[in-house]
Amino acid sequence: MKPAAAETPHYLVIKAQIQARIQNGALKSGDKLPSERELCAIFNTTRVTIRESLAQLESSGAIYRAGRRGWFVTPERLWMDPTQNTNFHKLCREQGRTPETRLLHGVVTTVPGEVMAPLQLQPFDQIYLLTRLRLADGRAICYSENHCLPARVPELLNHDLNGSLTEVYEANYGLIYTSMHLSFYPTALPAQAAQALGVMEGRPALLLQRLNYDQHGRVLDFDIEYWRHDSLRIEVDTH
Amino acid sequence: MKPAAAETPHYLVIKAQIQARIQNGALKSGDKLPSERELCAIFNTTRVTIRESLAQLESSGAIYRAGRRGWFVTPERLWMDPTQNTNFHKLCREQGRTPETRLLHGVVTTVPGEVMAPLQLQPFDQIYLLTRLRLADGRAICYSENHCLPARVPELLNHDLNGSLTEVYEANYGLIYTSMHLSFYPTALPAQAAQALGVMEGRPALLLQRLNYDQHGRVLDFDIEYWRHDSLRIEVDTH
DNA sequence: AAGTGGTCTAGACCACCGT
DNA sequence: CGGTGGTCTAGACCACTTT
Repeated sequence: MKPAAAETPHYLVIKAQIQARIQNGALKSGDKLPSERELCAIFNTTRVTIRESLAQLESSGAIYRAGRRGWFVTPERLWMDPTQNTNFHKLCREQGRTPETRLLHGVVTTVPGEVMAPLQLQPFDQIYLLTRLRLADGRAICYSENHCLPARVPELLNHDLNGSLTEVYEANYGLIYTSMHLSFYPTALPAQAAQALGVMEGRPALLLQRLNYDQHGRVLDFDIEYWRHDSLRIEVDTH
Repeated sequence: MKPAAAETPHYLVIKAQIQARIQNGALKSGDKLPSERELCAIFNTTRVTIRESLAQLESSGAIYRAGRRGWFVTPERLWMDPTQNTNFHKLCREQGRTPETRLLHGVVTTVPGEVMAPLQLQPFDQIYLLTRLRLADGRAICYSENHCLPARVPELLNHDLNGSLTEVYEANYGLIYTSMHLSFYPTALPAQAAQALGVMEGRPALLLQRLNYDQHGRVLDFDIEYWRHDSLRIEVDTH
């Protein structure tokens, strides 16, 4: 009865079978998988084992969980050249997706420690902090914190911040994103980002930090973005 | 007895405590954690729970497992600007690490499907395929497959391929990496890469693909690199 | 031989979700 | 309220590594 022994672990067999059903189109983007208990019955095993298979498929980006509603097949990744395009809405539309940005909070606050050095500020200096959520086709895929300099963009909070910051900057302050320093690596979601994305704390994500400069070479703002690990592909061309 | 209820899950409490011991320096880079069964005793719980805590710490990159030898604190990430520096050995040394490259296989083979289009080849065309492993301070952190064009680099396999390909190209063929198209995203390790890295199949990784051009604007080669998700930070400057 | 992590069983109760 | 995933218990046997 026990599978035991030097064979392929049971959970890898199950994983491969589910994966095959996704690749051959039996399960399509956005489809819901059978419940964990149904999968237990189908594969004649326990939830611990099924969940190991599902966890690996989740790691690879093939499936994801939506709250406690079940497991779903992941839509195709958005792709982005962060050195070329910082406009999320434009990006989505070019790829046939419906974009949405939600401003979660917009406040004046003292600059957080990690942000102080890149923005060349002193302790207790004030900044604008915008917390925003990015969705594609109704699915939350990016949680971002924009740290903006009041010296560059006074009264920022009086504008509509549910769209492109790029456009607000240009239309109201004549400031244009001109160059940037990017840093990113895979990590786990902190509590706040996880909650906003409707994902469990500690799940893997792609952390992208961006220090932006304007057309005069001055520091403009500093963004911290947490992307779902399964939702983004980065493309860069060096020409 | 059951922790139950609307509190923070037990495994997050344990995770936080281990994390704290890493941050306050009680556990240092490279240190081994107590065994899972010891942790069970310390936190008075079962292995399933302990392993959930460890899995999350692994996701965040704080700890990693080395074969069946236990759990260890992850060394600091290497950082790289892939648009500037393609020389792994130089990179490592600049950051005070000891680099090593191991050629696993070097063969002539028919071009794989995914590689055909980027390299502008036809079915059944031949390429050189180099499979290599990159280590920093003795720890395997990158598994790479180089797909090279015999038309550009004839007799490639007769050279020493345990160092920098950049240097082999320049010294023997007068070819210089000039521009490239990069693509990368988080995914799971396929079996072959996992085995080479000494990691379990299906663990998260960063997939980096690179199409290189020479100084004449001709396609040079195509690299597929799987980096440990906890070992690399990418930095790009657009100036 | 002893210890480690890898895999698995067969249950349980909980909070949250949609109906 | 019934079903879902989230968390957890208390064990077990295995293969591999280290002593």
